[in-house]
Amino acid sequence: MTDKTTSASTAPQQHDGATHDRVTVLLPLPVGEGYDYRVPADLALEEGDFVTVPLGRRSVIGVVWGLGGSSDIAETRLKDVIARLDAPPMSAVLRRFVAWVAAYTLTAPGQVLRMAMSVPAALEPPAPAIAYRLAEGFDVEALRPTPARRRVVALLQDMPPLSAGDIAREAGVSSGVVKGLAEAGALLPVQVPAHLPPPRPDPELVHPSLSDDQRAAGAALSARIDAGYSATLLDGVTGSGKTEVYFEAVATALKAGRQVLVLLPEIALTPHWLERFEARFGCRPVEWHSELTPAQRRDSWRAIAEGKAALVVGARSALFLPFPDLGLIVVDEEHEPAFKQEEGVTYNARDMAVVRAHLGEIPIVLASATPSLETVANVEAGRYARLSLPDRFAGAALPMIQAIDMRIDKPQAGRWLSPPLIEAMRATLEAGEQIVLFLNRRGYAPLTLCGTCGHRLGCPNCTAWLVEHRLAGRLQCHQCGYTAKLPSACPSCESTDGFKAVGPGVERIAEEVLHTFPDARFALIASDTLAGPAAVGELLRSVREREVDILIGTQLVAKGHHFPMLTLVGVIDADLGLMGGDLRAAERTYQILHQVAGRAGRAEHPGRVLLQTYDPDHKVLKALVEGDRDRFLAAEAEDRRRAGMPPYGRLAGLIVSGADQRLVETIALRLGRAAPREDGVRVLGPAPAPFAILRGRHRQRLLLKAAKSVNVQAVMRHWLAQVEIPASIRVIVDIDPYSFL
DNA sequence: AGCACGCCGACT
DNA sequence: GTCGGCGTGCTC
Repeated sequence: MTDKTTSASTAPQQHDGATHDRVTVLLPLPVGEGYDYRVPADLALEEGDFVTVPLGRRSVIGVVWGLGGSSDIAETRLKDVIARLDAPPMSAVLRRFVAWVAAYTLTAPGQVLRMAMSVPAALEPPAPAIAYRLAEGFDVEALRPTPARRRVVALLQDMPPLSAGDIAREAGVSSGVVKGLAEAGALLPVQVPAHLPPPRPDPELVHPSLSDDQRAAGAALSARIDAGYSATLLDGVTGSGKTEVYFEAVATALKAGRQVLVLLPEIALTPHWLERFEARFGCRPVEWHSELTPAQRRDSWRAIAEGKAALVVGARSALFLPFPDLGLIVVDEEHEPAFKQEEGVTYNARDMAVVRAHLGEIPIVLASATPSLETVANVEAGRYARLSLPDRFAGAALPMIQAIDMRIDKPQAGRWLSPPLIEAMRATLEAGEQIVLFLNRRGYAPLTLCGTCGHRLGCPNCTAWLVEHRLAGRLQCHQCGYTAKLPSACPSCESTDGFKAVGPGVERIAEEVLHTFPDARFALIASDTLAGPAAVGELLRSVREREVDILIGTQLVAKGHHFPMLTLVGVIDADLGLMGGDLRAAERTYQILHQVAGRAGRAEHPGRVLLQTYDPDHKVLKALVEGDRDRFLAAEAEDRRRAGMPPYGRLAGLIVSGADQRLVETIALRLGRAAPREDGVRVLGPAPAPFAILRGRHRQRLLLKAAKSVNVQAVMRHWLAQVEIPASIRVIVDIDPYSFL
């Protein structure tokens, strides 16, 4: 995508007679296609070099995007490149990838570049690390020997040099004590290596015992290493050992000396994956996710850029890391919507990973038990290969899945557990086995209303109800994070007779479980009840150690944890995800319920899954009960094909937002009137977006639906150029939207 | 993204 | 009378 049609063929003459070349520098800002700068005579620059350049009255770091310059800006307005940074240059593949993503998502290249330069500190020369050791022959007693000073001396007596911070922490003294001793000459500074490179995973450490299917699939993937671009769907039910299979390909790539990237949907929540990796390769992988400290981020980025990090496991942003020699990409749980980034640059990391593999001429593996329709369509069109792992490893039986028809087996009024589910729970508890109850709804109840006048408590900033979180004692908006105390009187009628909770959330289910099974030990797991990965890990441990009988949770319980004694899964509301008419509602519900069901009976104990539903004849429920995934996928694909929807048609969304409702509506209407009218293109809207007010901004939505053959980017570009957008209005383009919010 | 410039409210 | 709020616009 680097369309460098350089025109500046002759270098301009400076008054001193020196020749200065020009370069185009892309800056990590949403400003145009890059700015031209003059190159001082003593500076030699190549494409990809990181440079500092002046911009306005500050200086910023950018990347040399082209030699010779590309704009026709007046020579007098050009500024000089300040310096070239001593960091590995950005590879041609990564530069082409940045440009490709920018063009595809209709965002400024600089904004995409920013994702590839997320660690500015890694580009600066590494700060020399200083450690301190005890000065030899230094008489401590000559110095005023305070207790704190004695502790420091004692600590360093038989220790390698430590950093000032470590000394202060280990000796239990303030940093001032260390500083004082250093100034007095009692401690001598020594240079130590800034940071150690990450440990190298050992592909030969373990030779895992694999089934025939696994071995064959592993060998097939391994054969693709160093053999150019290929894309493969690794399709296997929960427990079939997908991870072990792609670990074989990882081992092969590592043996070939190449780097490997594994993308996971939510890296912070997968301690289990990290343990498996360590067991197979002997060390922790380099991690990349939002919870790293700045220092970790800097060290990892640098290690990756220098080729010293052999394997990186990360969330979607890891796709923009500066691997010099990437040899394999794995996208695990490829169907997960978490790969779609909705803020800033809207891109789908799974799709962009395929693009990066293509540009880098390397293999990519997409792994899932419930592949997305997009990926299945690519397999059927012959663009991706498929490797199937049909059986659960070690002979564990698939769980028996049954629907409970809630129209017949009604729960008591104000309760959510049906008699058959309660009965199954009782039997499971009596057998000493464990239960998961799944409800994808945080809080106590999704809606709270006044018992007197029926007034509904809504968010002041959004078109959304406030959700009561009884454990936290607050009302919460799940869209913008607004929280408030439950008011003592109704804001509408001022009655103080109290509020009524409508519908269930996980907290309410926990309350019912406590009431129905007062002796059972239960735990609640939701993103807002757990403080982070450590808390998740601790809870999982307590379930594994059987300190918990019933685990009640949202989506988090669906993730791949392995509990041998978990034999019953109850889905409180199997219909929940099917409301709202979203394009992917059926597919998504199938995937999530399949994944939750997979929690039951993974070891020698057979599992049972009960789905509470008011619509047991729905195609999703039938497919789950009958265990016929492929027929469901085929039927869903047929529906999409007939409707011209993805993956058989293309979509692009526009969200127009701003504080001024009238202006937002006016601009949205103008965009609607300017909508493209060519063949194979239809524009729906404008209409108020599903959350018509979000964080105080009014939102209108338009949706462009196009045939597969249409160049959506070109159509969108032309469309947007027709309408002038005031500065106070934001228009967000979402190519291949995932949710329609 | 910063950092300016610029035009309206409460304070040394 | 100024200090400062953040709307609008520019950066090779």
